[in-house]
Amino acid sequence: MNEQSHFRIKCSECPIRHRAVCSRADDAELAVMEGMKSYQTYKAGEPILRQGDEMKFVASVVHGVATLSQSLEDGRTQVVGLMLPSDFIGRASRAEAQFDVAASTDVTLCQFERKPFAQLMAKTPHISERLIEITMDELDAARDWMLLLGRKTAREKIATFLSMLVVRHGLELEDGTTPRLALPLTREKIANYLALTLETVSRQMTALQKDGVIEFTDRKHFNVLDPRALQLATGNGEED
Amino acid sequence: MNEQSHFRIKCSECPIRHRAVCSRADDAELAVMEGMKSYQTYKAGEPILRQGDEMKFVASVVHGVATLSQSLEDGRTQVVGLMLPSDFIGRASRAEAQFDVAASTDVTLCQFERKPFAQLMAKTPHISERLIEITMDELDAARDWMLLLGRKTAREKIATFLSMLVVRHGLELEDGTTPRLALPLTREKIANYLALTLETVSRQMTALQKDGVIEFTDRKHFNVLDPRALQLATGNGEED
DNA sequence: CGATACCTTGACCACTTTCAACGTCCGTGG
DNA sequence: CCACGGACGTTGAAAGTGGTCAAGGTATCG
Repeated sequence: MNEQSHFRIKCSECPIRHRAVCSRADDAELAVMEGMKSYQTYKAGEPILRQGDEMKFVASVVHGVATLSQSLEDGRTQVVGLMLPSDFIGRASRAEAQFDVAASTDVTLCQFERKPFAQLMAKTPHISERLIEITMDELDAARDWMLLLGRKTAREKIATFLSMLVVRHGLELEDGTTPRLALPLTREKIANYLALTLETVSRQMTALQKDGVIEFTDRKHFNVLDPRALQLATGNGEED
Repeated sequence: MNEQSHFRIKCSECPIRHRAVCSRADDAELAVMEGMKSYQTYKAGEPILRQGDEMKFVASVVHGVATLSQSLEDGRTQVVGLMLPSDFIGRASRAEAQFDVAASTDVTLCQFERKPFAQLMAKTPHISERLIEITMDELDAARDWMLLLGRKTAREKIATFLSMLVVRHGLELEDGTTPRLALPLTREKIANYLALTLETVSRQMTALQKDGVIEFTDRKHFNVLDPRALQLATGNGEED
């Protein structure tokens, strides 16, 4: 199922060195973490954890995208978090997974056994301080998302989602249009993230294209033709 | 506007002593916090912070209920968090309020100046460890709420809300029915919490009463006549 | 006793979902 | 190399849920 990855990155050369839970660790602390960590990789689509599973590890996402999701018994599901590189999965003080976690793209995790990590945290304020910030950032993001889920229309949700992709890639050009962007998820996954159906996602994307706001080059790639119109369509107002 | 409260509680006698951010502090640490804290009270309905305000303080809720909320420019509003006693407001590392905070009932906060608190945290793992737990609990709660906002029907939302009130008060009786419970919020506030309109809140409560699940004694008080039916109406399945 | 805020109910409407059919892309194996 | 199959995506028509607008009812506090 899950294949143990064979590469080991040195912490000092790790792509998330400056943002992850270890970002404030000094050389001595880093050496300790270096000795505790292990890597694990998951293929796109693979489950990483199911709600209720025992968690022996906590982990940082090194690369790839994982989703946290939750379901009702009849199958309705809601994505409740996107885990991007440097995000942190699990809690030192709890052994049970609260959500389903799945690899959305190929994912590499940097894992630490839970109990040794808890001990390390107790001795290393640099780590717990950074973990507080990471967790509070996720909490703020979750609360922003609640406004979208509760109060935005389908068109606003789609525009917000596309706008996020633009911002995330930092690709706004002076002259207006943006370079071609990739949609990293299927229509169904976008629907589960935005609390829509896949049909509505499809229709609203088509509508934004008809209105000249965006343009699809193929199913997975689009250009923003009118960034200002896209921003207005998010419902957030002129600036954000 | 905000009146400085005149009472001072000793930390050792504080009602949230065992759950708040200070819960793991030892006597020496508590003595330091005792010297840093101040109390502030707010009347029901009063604003505590507006999004974008400068925050000089972080604070624990001592008693009362505060709401975090967020709005779109056209006035649509979503409550994104209920702050109950022992919950923590603000971040040591950020000066700007991310959300509107308002007192829902009369509220007392135990406040600490931000910068001294940040320094204290750096020196006191007991505090930062507990803050991580509090923050992660809120994150889990926010994610649970996302499932409700995104995927539950109006009836399920109302049933979930009423069910929460039952659980929170720990009042389930063996024989089925429960003692009279108070609705702590107006229909409008409930609507902003559940992402509905106040009319829909009213209609769904009436519907649950017609179906014999609950019974209103007056506008602010109800009995649960059929706890099992209420549980089923939440959409969470038989057990939860 | 009147003013005001809160709540209920009805009629109508809009938006999103549901259900269904069809289209497109892509990898696998004949 | 092409054909097939399966996953993914689009579009249409109909239905249903919740929202909007409007009117009237009820509680509470001067």
